[in-house]
Amino acid sequence: MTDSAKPTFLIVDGHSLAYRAFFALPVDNFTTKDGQHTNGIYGFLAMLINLIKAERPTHLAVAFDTSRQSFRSREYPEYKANRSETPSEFKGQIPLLQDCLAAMSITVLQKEDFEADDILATLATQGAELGYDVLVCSGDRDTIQLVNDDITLLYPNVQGVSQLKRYDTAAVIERYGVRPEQYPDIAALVGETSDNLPGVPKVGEKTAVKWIGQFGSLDALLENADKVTGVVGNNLREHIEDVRRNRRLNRLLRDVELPVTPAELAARPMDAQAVRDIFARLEFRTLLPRVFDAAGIDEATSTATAPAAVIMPTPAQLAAPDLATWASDAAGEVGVTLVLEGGLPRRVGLATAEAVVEADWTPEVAAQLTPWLSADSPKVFSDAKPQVKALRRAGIRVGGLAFDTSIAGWLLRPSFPDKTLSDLVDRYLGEKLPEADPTQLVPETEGATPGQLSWFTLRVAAALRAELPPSVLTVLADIELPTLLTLADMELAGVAVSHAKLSGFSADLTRRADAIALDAYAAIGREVNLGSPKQLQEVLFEELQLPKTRKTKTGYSTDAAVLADLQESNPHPFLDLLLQHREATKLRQIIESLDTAIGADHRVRTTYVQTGSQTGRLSSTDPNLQNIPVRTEESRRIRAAFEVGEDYETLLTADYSQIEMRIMAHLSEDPGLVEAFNSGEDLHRFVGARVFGVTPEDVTPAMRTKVKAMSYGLVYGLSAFGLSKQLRIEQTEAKQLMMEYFNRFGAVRDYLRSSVEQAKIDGYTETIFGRRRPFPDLGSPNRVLRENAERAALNAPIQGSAADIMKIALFHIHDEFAAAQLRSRVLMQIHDELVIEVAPGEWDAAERIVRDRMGDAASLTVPLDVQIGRGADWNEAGH
DNA sequence: CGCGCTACGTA
DNA sequence: CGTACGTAGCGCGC
Repeated sequence: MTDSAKPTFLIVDGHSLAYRAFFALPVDNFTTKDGQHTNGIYGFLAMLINLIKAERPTHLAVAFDTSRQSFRSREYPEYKANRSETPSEFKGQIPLLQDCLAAMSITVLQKEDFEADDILATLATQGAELGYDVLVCSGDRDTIQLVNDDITLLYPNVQGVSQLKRYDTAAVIERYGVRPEQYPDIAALVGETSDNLPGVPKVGEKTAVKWIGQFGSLDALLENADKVTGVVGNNLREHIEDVRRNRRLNRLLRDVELPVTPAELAARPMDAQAVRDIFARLEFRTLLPRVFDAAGIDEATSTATAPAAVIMPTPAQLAAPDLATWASDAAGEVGVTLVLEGGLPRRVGLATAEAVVEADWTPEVAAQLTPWLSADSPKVFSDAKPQVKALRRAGIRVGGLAFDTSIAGWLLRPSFPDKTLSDLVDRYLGEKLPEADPTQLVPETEGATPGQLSWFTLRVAAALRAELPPSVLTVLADIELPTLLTLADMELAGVAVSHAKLSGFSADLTRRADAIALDAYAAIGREVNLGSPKQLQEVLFEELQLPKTRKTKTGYSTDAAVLADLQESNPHPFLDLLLQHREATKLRQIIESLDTAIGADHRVRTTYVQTGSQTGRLSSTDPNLQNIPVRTEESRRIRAAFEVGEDYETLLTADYSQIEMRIMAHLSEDPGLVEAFNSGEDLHRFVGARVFGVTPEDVTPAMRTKVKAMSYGLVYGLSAFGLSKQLRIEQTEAKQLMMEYFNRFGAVRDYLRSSVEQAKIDGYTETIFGRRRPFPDLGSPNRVLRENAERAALNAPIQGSAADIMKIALFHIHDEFAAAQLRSRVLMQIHDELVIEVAPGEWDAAERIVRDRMGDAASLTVPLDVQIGRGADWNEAGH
């Protein structure tokens, strides 16, 4: 508790916090249209605004480092020398951040030769002497030493800068086991890798705390170093000078000469117009009302366009008939929220701009509300799929799905990881969604009620609509929302999986893996954990002295490609046994995870994550049914366990053949490639004939393999280097192959080049149907970042268009099955393949619908070819 | 117990 | 130095 009579003095380390924000926030979402990155600025300001609002400081300053050089690096040149170069994307943000602070009338302090922490220490000491309550906010652990009865540290936690932990003396003792002023003693012993200050080997926090406790102080410990026993004692004696140096360097200066005194840092009114100007330049929309709010400026009086303050309404609790009447009388869109429990509705809340209502979900409410829920009257949800599923379980089919904020948020910024209503309220309304603290038994803050959630949903939807380009709104309405309803049905249906087929196989594999492991141990003369890359490195590169392979972050790679290379150059029985062991255990893992996912009705239900990719694809989790093995004969036994369900006749699989190359042909309009697809000839044979200048009949399997790898590589932005590695050929040969390929299919290269160029200009790529993906890194000065972005940008329209086409085909099939009153149903989607369960007597009708709707999902300059298979299980049907 | 890393399954 | 995903086990540090 702060004494309200005392001034509160907030001192912030601008550099360390902005730097943390820089890494915490995805740069994709924080780039202006002229390419200026703003994630560090945004994150820092958002944190500062929250801090000002929460702490109401009367005095305020932000300190920055001036450069990497300081008196510390002069004393010890290695100081912080291990740090990688500060990214230029970050450096450029600091002056802009300082401009923002200037507009907000917040004093910025920096001083040549000193670090921001020294300024913090000096001001904190002066402030405490003046009797202020001092709050120091820094991400540097050295500032812990400043904490005392008058000075509190606010330290960001690992998640980023949004959560600050308060360290007063008691909190420091609890966390570190020593008093704040002793913390530098601990740090000196342990060392600080981020500052390149090595400590005593084998000494961690625990040992250091124990020693300080034993000897009373660091000085006493160092004087009595000979009394410390064991290896650590030796280490201490050997590194005693390091410890002394660390302690000298981690002491913060409290007497830096500064141009201002704490009293002169009293908070001043900000320049509202200057703030508006700089925020407009940085394209901070939601931050503006927040900063005005924190500063106590009534935005309505300062700008003509500011919205009036919105107060969260209190929902009316309605009885079932009134709720139904209210809903059917509502004009325009209604926000809908169903609170679920055990997959079924528990409460319902509805909202319009004018009113908010809610009720417990009772049989009566269900009955009364069903006509409206199924009708076309427009409804807006946040994350509709689970709610749609719950209603389906209750026998209700949702009609009029008009908007889903989660999907809209994803379409606008596919890279942004969180799409919860809370995130969206924060980002698009600049408000906080009230949330109950789940860690508290009796929460201090009440969570929003279902009606209030609907109210927020509706407002977020309006904000998102205003930002979504028309083409993306079309993707939402015409592709994503119908797909959502289809996915809900697919997830509910699940797929029948035979426990009997799996369990026998799993036992086989366990026995086999165990036997292989024994052979492998025999081959090297000892036991080793074959699942541990670390232990394998010891075996391969130290004991067996095999040549070092590709480097990884933690050592040398032991992946399958590397092991195959090693086997060729330095054959050893262990290598092959290891590969076999990996194969057997991997298969077993997949089988077991699948087996445990089988429900009481013998079916497995996945969850399709509609917002799970950056390109527009679906992803599948829990379990992932989109990576069931297929390549080896063995692994197909797993697919054979996916069976047609009871009361159904057969499985139907349908897949698009070479859909990505067809899209490439369409987008590039390459005459050769278009002809290839219209000729009916095998694609790779056709391309091989052109590239190698032979007739299609004379294309050898080796030639076909090469052009096939090339064709697919193109879609991913393959280089000559990558192609040579993939095909295990010389780079010169790979280059030659690429040359020949582009000689014959030049328009493909032209298209790929121009599409990346266009993306550089627009800042985003677009699929055939108008789905966008932003690419802020295309203009990055960092070559690795830029080239990664270029390859992803090259791939995105192709992979994304394929995803669009499959989604369209998927819901068309789903809807047409229903319209034709078939019981047959779609069960799975594996990117370019669908698995369908066909009811008795429906094969012909189902097959025709699938073929037609997949074939006409898009009209390209080349036909969409669909392969259909039939069988009692997925393996049979897949052939 | 959570997290980063490596490895590997799919399209 | 080929795109897009999810999962598992290991080993480390909390």
